[in-house]
Amino acid sequence: MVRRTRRATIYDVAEAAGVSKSLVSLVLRDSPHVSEARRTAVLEAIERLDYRPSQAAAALAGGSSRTVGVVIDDYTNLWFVELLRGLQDGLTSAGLRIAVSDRTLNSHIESDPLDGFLSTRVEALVLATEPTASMRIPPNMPVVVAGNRETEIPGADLAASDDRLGGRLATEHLIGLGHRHIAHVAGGGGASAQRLDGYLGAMRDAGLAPVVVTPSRATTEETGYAGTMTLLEAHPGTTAVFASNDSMAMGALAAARDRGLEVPADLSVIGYDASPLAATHLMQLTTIDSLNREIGAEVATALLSRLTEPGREPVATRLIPQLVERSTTAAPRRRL
Amino acid sequence: MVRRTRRATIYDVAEAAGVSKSLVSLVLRDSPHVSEARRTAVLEAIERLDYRPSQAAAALAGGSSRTVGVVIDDYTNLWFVELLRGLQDGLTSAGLRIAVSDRTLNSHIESDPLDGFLSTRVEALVLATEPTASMRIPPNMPVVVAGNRETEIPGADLAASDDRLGGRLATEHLIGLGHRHIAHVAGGGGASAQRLDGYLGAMRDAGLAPVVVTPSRATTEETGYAGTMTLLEAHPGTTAVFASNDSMAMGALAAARDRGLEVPADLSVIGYDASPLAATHLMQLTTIDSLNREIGAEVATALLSRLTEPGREPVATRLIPQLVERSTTAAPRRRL
DNA sequence: CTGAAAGCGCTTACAG
DNA sequence: CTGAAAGCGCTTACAG
Repeated sequence: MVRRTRRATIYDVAEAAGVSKSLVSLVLRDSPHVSEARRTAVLEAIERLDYRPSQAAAALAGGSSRTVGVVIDDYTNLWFVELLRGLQDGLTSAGLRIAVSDRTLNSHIESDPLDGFLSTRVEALVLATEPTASMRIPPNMPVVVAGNRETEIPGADLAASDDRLGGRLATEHLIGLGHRHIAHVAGGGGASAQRLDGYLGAMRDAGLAPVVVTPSRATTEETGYAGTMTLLEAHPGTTAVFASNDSMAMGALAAARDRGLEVPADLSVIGYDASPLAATHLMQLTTIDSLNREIGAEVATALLSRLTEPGREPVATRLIPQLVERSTTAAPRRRL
Repeated sequence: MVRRTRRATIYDVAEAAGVSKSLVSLVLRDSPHVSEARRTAVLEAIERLDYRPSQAAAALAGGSSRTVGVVIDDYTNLWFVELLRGLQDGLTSAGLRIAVSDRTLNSHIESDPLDGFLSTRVEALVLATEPTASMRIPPNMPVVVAGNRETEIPGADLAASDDRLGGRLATEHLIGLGHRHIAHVAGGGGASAQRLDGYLGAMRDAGLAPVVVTPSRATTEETGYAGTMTLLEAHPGTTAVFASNDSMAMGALAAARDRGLEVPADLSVIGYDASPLAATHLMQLTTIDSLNREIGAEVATALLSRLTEPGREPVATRLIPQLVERSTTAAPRRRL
């Protein structure tokens, strides 16, 4: 018969170490007011009993879950990975842990994607997704938005890179190579809107005619493929395509191949995000690095400062994106 | 000044609804022993006060976190996404929630990747990663392993697809197309070992000479590229490559291109996993579907049955993988 | 620096 | 069907 062995509690540790329960609690929270001898005794007892503090009890008694909830779009869109990394680096030193919730995965279960987090009593929310009306954010809940979004959350901090500038960088890179017929395959959402804006600005400044297709709000390989096919059909003279993110650029690469165009000789392609995908041997994609890890670090900073000073004015941090030049862009084969 | 408004508790709800606290608790847990009138009153009060039960308090009082911990390798390797989906579908109806922990992300923080879960007092563990010695799994903790692994966990259930059969399927597909010089690019871990085994068996049965390269334990685009380059160098007569997963196959595609080989005319490539990557327009990769969503459902089933009957014998479920034929495999251009 | 007490917000028997 | 009581395992003041 399997008997569920009761896990050790703080009482067991105290008894084993020959101290009071409060002293164990102090050791757990790294209080300096504990003699070295007793600390050692407690630590030894913890090790020996394989004691792990109960998060539930600690949260309930301490009045704080020490957890921040991160809402991401979808596990498939990998931009969040580096963001999480930066966030975690910044938060763990403060003793905060991270809980991740993916909207698409939970969409059929909870009416409000925040329900779970609210029951957990998260200390703060990180929104790495487009905010929607179905998210009922409690008043006074600290919120940091990661990445540029269409909807603004009143009172929330923002950490993002400057997508307008990035869109300009991408476009000017192509212009600098000698391209004149540069098209943009756009998607939905705040980041895409700014990238489009940067593209339009750079084209205008260079006296070039913009060509934009927006196959869908989605920014997937599929929509990138569809958009680029439409584009090449309607504007066969196009020599360069700027796709709103790396996944779409992957589709653009496939469309070029299916139209019999060589990249970069016949068609240059540039993406956005500097995702792991862009770095593969198969793609070798020129892209714009949106510095997601650094954005994660900025989110952590904003979070910690807001937790200590709840009343301060919201701040918006914008990092400067960087061009990452690889093999999918080059001078156009022939001037048109 | 921002004042943290105290969240409503069960007491507030009871008072607002004009009932006792216990009655509220009963309503929350959907007890049938509650009159309709009172239930409605409670539900209304909950809505009005925007009450959310405290997970910490519920877990502490109830002696159960109602959470299962899922350990995955790495967010970048997307095979877990469908697994989670299947798992969640099976678990939420039982009132269990899922917490995900990614090993690489947490590796620099915790010595034991299970630490967080043990503090949360998860009811069970799902291991969607290769178990390691650093994971100290408490005795009597229900464990289900997802996918084939090198190391066996005594007493754990297993849900996986038959990777040996899948390796055979992939190889026999190539043999059936007329290939004779079929190489395998292998990786580390239990699944890869079985896929290799299936390849070796099929080659032996067909009287063909196996050629295996194992560039690394890692199964990434990078290692797939490196392994295929080595392979094509050493065995230029190779007409087909079976890569141990889709990421490696992506690298194989890049290697073929860099060696000036056309796929599938000069070189057929088959992957494994039927990941979203394989379905892209750019890759159109022939692959083996390992049915990850169904594996997730099987994991859920095993978990629920073990939770109700802790003493039962461990079971191993193996699903039958399926060939997904796309554009990267064809008959060899010329018989060698 | 250390110990006894109260309490966090629930659930769980246990009377009525 | 309903209400008062105990207790889950911690943290937090508060005396000593």
